[in-house]
Amino acid sequence: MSNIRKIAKAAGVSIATVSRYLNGTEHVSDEVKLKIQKVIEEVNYKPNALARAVFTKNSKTIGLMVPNISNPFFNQMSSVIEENANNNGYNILLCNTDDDIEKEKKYLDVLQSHRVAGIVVARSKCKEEYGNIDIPIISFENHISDEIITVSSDNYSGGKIAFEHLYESGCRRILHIKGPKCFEATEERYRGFLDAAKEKNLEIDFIEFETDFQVEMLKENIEKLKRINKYDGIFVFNDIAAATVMKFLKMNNTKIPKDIQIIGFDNSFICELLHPSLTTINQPIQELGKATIEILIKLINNEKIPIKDYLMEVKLINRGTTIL
Amino acid sequence: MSNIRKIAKAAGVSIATVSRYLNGTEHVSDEVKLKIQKVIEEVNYKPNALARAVFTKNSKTIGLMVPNISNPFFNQMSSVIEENANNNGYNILLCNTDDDIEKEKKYLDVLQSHRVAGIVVARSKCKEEYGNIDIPIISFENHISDEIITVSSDNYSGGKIAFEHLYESGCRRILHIKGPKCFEATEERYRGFLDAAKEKNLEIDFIEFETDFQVEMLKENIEKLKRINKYDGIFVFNDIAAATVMKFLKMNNTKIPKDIQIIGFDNSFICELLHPSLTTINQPIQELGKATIEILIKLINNEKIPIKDYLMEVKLINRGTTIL
DNA sequence: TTGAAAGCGCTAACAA
DNA sequence: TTGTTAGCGCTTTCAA
Repeated sequence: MSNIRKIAKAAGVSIATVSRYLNGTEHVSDEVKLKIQKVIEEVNYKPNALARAVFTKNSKTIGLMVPNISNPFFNQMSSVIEENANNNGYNILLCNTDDDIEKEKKYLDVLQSHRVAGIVVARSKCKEEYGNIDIPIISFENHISDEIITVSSDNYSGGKIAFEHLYESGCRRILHIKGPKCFEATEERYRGFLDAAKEKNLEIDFIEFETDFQVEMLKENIEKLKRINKYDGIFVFNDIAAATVMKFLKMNNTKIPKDIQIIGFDNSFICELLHPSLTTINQPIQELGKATIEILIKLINNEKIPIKDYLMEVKLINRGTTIL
Repeated sequence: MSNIRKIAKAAGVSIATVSRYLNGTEHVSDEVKLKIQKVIEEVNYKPNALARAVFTKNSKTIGLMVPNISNPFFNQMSSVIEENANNNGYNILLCNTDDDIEKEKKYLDVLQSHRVAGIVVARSKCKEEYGNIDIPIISFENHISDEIITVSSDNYSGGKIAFEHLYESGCRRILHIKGPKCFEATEERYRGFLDAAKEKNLEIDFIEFETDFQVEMLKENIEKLKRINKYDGIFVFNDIAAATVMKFLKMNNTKIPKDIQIIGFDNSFICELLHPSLTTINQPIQELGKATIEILIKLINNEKIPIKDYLMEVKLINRGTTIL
């Protein structure tokens, strides 16, 4: 690949002039402009963004850490993040942590080395590691420390809404299938669900899944699901797990929603593909991604913004797995 | 963020020594090592990968261009790519093209500017634009030019296998729901399916979907699906579209596989979640991703390898939507 | 409007 | 084993 010196030489000007042409920082005469333009096109020159970043200390890159890009919720969110980052002139360095603390640490080093302008980390497992990092950070879905902004759906309210809908739909023997204890988001859903049930003086039973997404989800949890027929309403911590539960019920000829009503969480594309369509709690993924990047960019630009939780509103999407 | 000069000064050594310590290129005395180590930890110094890349001309970054990371097949493949790249010390710069030629062009410039070591582009829409790029490239799923290696599943054979299974399962009134004309992969599936049908002297009907994945897939194509009840076997170009078809059939109380048998393509996680489970053609996603990165890295390391198609074997996954 | 030169943070050749 | 120095490709100050 060519460099600015060769371009300058070929165009018969100084490198400073080429730089000015490239960045449009100062006026360059039309005559010189044309000459430079011609050379650049001839050799297909692209200015070295790395060298530029070394000098300007602005890599125009955002590090995105997610559990895994193949996880349906996080890949949707990554898509929105990418879009918004791109619209603001930022590129994405992709990191899959696999919910593994060591991988996250390793990638954290990589992102610092690459001098990313900002970091979005979804469902972080680290705490102190973020203490002495001088790069703006947004934590998605859970809390790292008091100094780091969290962006998240209002999972607690989501849990409440789920309960209320089940209750109003006539369910009284209710089960909650909850996510792994280490996930803040699903713990909040659980908490909201439980609190809403308490208000109605209703006891809730629980089953816990060990992961939020995996191909073998049914197989892994089939033992736990054996006795769910005695309930008339189930709130599942996400849509994929809800689909797994539905599959189990169908295999046992249980009628949904007649025998058992179900509510999922996320409103992912799978909801409409299931039969009946899955009633769920919508996470406003567009707003979530947009807010995350907007706040991060403000942080990058040294704007002062309140360090607090940014909680996005969720809502019920009423479909076929509930009666009401 | 600190820099090598400050570290050297604080440790009382030269920057060359610090550099040698960082890279382990030459021996550094234990005493000096300890001093440097201490300073580095104190200030949480991370060597600037950008500056390093400017000099070494090796960014250790791979540009990954996919239609969209939220597309179930491509996010799975991205996950495998990331894993393999990471195992080889490479990071991923993520680019969503949205199947948009202008976005792809723009990102191609970005990747060149960032001096990525190599590029993986899935389902490229550009041709000439790749002509004068001096970065190793692997094209995933379709052909760009004679100089660029293509890695792909054997989609043609997949189509054939799908037909044969439907035929052996007794289907004689067969429909193929094909993907958009512009997708090489689905065109190959179509071609294989058609050729296999010809061998049995069977006429096949066709419906074409405009996209391979979107949330509103059923709504968009509902008119086209109105007359599919007259068939006894359907091969759908991918699993998500197959799920859409199944949903339509269930809404009309058509029994699967009794009335209509269905085969999808990809073997994505959704297959096991559907009821009945979807018979499909497996794409060996692990092998695909592994091969892609292995070949790309050979290219990066200037190893000579044949410029040809690398076609990975597909196979039938027999589940509940077919009788046999 | 342009050029010379210094410097961003790093590596590596050369010398000691 | 270590230090000095040139140079990677770029931006920006200063002077013309």
